[in-house]
Amino acid sequence: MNLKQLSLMLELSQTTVSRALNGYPEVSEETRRRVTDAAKRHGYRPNPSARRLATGKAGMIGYVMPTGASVDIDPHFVEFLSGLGDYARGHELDLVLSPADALDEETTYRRIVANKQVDALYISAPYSADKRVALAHQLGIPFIVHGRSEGLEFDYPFIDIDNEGAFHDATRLLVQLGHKRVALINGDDTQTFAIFRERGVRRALSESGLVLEPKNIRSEVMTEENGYRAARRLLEAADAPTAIVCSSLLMALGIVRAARDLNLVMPRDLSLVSHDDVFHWLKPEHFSVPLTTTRSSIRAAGARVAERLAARISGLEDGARGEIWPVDLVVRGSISGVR
Amino acid sequence: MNLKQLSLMLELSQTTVSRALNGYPEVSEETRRRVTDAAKRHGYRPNPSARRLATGKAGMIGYVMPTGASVDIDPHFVEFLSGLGDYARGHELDLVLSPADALDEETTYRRIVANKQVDALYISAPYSADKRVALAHQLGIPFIVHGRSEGLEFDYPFIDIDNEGAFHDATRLLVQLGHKRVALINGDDTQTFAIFRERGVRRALSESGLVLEPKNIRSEVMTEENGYRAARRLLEAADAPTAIVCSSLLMALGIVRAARDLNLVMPRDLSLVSHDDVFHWLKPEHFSVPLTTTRSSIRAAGARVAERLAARISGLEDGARGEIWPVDLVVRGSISGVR
DNA sequence: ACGGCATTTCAAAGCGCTTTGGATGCCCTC
DNA sequence: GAGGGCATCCAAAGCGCTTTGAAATGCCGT
Repeated sequence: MNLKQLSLMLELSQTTVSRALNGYPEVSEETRRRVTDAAKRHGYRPNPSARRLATGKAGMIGYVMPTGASVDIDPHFVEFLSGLGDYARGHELDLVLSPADALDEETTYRRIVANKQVDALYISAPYSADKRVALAHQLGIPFIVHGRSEGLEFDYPFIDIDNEGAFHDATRLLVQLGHKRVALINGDDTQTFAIFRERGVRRALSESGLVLEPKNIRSEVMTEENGYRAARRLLEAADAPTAIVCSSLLMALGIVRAARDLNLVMPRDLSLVSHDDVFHWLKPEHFSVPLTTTRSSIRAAGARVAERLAARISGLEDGARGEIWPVDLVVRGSISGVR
Repeated sequence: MNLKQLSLMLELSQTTVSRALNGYPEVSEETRRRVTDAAKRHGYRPNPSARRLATGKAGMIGYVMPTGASVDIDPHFVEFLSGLGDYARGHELDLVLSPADALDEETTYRRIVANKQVDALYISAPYSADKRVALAHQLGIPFIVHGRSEGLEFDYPFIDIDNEGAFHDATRLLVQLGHKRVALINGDDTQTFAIFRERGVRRALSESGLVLEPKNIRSEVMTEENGYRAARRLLEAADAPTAIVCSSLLMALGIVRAARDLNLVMPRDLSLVSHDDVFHWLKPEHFSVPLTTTRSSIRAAGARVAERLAARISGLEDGARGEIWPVDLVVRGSISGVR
């Protein structure tokens, strides 16, 4: 059943039927009702390919997925997908994933924009002066950044959490508990979220006349193994830190293992605060010593990104508004006053 | 730059240019070269929307993503995505994710097929007599199942690992080490992979005259927490098992925690074998007691699925061939002879 | 010199929708 | 009763590609 058949059936022109269905004002309410009724009754659905060709709109949002033999997709990404689903389900909004060589994402960005494959883009885990953000801006396609980039010459719409505030508050709490030697086990520090987190830790320390010593800061891809390695190195040093702040539960897993290997009892010998992105499959309250965390759901952010992207596509949103979400500090058993 | 402009420029008809570019035989080699040269030089790229409208082919593969407020996307999914990227990158093959209400995926399947949004589908984590598989088969769209369904009236193409063999071999090893009371902590047992694994354990036990007692089998969504709960329940029972086989590293995490809470030393008091899907962020060799595992990379399977899907789209593959991949049994420190 | 047969090229008709630029009819005003 | 304004509706022209059916071209044998 296509438009032509439907219009023939209704003895109306395709124009009128199309307009009736798309809510244009220049069609009487009565015909509109006739049309929508008939459309529903016959299960008419406009062919998206035809519509796309005519309008240039794709009705989909895009994500360029960096891949490569030595590139692993972050498990945090599924949380984003869950969130996207929370919004997109019921809105018939699809996401097209375009795998790209991590070393040359630009080609893929250009391709999907030139091809009009998607109406808007989602960009995640930005770097400083992120090229993808600059490119999307330049190409003029609507987009939303999940996270923030710094050092760009223009404003852009984003959703981010208050990483600096979260890590500041966590560190301040540790300092208030008497910790002088606080270490940070961070994620990849070319990404802005890690930069902000480091900034937060530094600020909290300096507010009490303390410093984050270079040897007390580690940054690596957020895996269990890297958490373990970093913690071993920190904790075996001469002036080992008495408290660690880390960027992911995955790393926390490794840190706990390292502490155990070194016969350190938490929180007596080591206090630990981790950031928690809210995974359903690994929860901070279920660590052998329940973890104090800075908590912010990626899933919730994903839903919001989808919502704003949809708003941008339909023209309900424009401009470069950035949202910064506050982060909860959830205190559990993994921290205590310094001995 | 579109076809019309290009053909004008070359003083050829659109027909000829189109044919030259698409490798039809009825165009002389010389003109073909002229055309492809000019196309490259001017960066001509056929508009996919137009092509899609004309041919009905989308050039994309699809995945209907079950979502819902209480539905969490499995972190295993990112491994699949990495694998997909391994193949799709460089082939300009995109994946469209269509979020669907987990309780009504059929509507979404029908929509994306009716709309010709994708040329082929990927179906994962099938159930017995899986409705999605039946539906895809009935709708006549090419698809590949990652995993297997049972009790369907027809054959279909799939890629699966030898779950039964893997768990059989793991269990047999434990039995050979003297274990009589072996327990299984499985994933959701409405999914076929879990059914096969249980079958493998049972078969190995019965080969030695042993049985898998009902109280020694647990099946839940594969999370740390569920692993912990299941292990607690098993290990606190009267005739506690001396060995456990489990379906995921995530659950193994919880099992190890439970053992520790109960002051059981591994492998002295408890042997553990886990299935390992090969995550880069959590590795069995980096557990405090390195885990013996049945190992099979989801990522590799993802790449293969993408490859076969592409082959089906271009007509290079058809029929209902199923691939069953062998699984490695990797022995590490978490198992030992029974005391 | 001419018909027959490949080979190569083309004009035009879709694919199914949106949208431009009128028509048409009706009511109201002066 | 002419003219303007408004509400409805329509024919037809795209959007950029593929593909059908036919035409032009060149070559061969007779």
